[in-house]
Amino acid sequence: MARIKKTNGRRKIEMKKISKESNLKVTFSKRRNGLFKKASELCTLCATEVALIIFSPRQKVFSFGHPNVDYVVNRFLSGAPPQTSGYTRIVEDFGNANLCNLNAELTELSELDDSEKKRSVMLNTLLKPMLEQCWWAGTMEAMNLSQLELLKASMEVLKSTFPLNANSIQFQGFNPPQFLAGSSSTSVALPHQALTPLNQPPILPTDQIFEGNSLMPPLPTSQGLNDLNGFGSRFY
Amino acid sequence: MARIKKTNGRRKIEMKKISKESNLKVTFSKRRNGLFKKASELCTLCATEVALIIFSPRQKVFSFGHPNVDYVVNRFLSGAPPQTSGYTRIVEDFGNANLCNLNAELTELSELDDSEKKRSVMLNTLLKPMLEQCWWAGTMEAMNLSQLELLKASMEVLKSTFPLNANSIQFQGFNPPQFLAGSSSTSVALPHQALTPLNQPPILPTDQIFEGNSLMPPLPTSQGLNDLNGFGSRFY
DNA sequence: GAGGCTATAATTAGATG
DNA sequence: GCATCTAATTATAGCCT
Repeated sequence: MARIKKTNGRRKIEMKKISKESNLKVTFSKRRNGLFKKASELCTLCATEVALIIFSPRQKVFSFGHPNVDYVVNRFLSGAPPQTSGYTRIVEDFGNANLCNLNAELTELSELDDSEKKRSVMLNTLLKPMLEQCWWAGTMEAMNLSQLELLKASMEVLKSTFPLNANSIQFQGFNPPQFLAGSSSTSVALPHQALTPLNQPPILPTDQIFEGNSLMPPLPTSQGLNDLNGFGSRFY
Repeated sequence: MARIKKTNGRRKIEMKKISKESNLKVTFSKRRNGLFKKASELCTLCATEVALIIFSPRQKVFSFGHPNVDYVVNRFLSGAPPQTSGYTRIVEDFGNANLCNLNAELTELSELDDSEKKRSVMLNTLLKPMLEQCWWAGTMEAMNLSQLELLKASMEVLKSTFPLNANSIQFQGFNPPQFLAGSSSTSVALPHQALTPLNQPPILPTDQIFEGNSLMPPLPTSQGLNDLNGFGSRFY
């Protein structure tokens, strides 16, 4: 009844270029992912800003950045502190949806008299859990067009509400007093292509570029959208 | 004769910012080194070019690059995709929070007659990038109460739209998310500028900067990244 | 290729010098 | 801080599907 040994398990390998093409590809993929994960964790655990750029032998680009690659790279190149962009706009309409329900919850919150406390409650009790669970990610694949449109519209609203680079962050309590540290999120890499765009905060992995990080939940699985290549994610 | 247990050994920790300053420092140091080592190994094993930049909470910079950071960064920056792709266009609109333009985009999308295709485009072109970048995650800490309320409201709207698994999502076991694919040449990391700290990738020497690592095999040579961005293929 | 599956190699949290 | 040590937790090499 000895269990049958199915595999040899992990084997030690020489620290030199892998000669077998197939093995190299697999290893590259696995280790690349592992590296992004580690970078992401470092951002999360230590509130650091990180940029990781990888060019595959085939010249494909994979990147990860928190809050985003460009931000970190620019800081690196210029040595200058992050700039503050202060455009904060508030959107007036949410594209209709059920604000009523929300209002009720907001009312509850408004009862708290300490503004900072409300903020804290809001962040920890409501938003954080949502982001952590990233429920939407799990439903992405199941959404139909109209839902996607709604989601997209909502995202737009949210985005317009928060300027990309918030620099006013303050770490709760500890942490160096003086400057604003960067933001605290992370981002994941995305396929490069997609990269360009802007930079942004956090998190997801993707096919190629990875900016920010943290937030994303793992990708659902691929399925139909392979196109998108699963961007996994994790969050928090 | 039982051996005396000297320590508890490694303990699992929550994936969130480490609150205890002393622990955070130690963890930052250890993981930073671990990350550099992993990056270095990736370069060696897979002949890839890598750049890794880390800003500590105190704004110290640590970097690693193979063949060197600037080289990789420049390739990355110059390889930015043109801003004419549909993807970029949309992202830009998004960044500007210009809902009007977005509506136009949606209109365009609605012209597609294949519903599944529209869904795919929507998901890949609009939502995926957003989620990947997850800009909001990066600004969470910087948000003020009103912003949080707005965000929360938006999230609620979204959530009410997709009741399905709002709560059922679970990370399939793993949570990390990140990355994407890539492949290519190698590079080594270096410790960066003047930053004091230094750490190095295992093998690397260096005083401050670390270029190429010793481990690293010689650089492959430059490559030309043919436009890596051709995102044409993937995102239309 | 993308995932799964071991069994084993590595990394590292916490405690100590 | 940095170097060790121990005991767990993770990351993965080689195989399969």
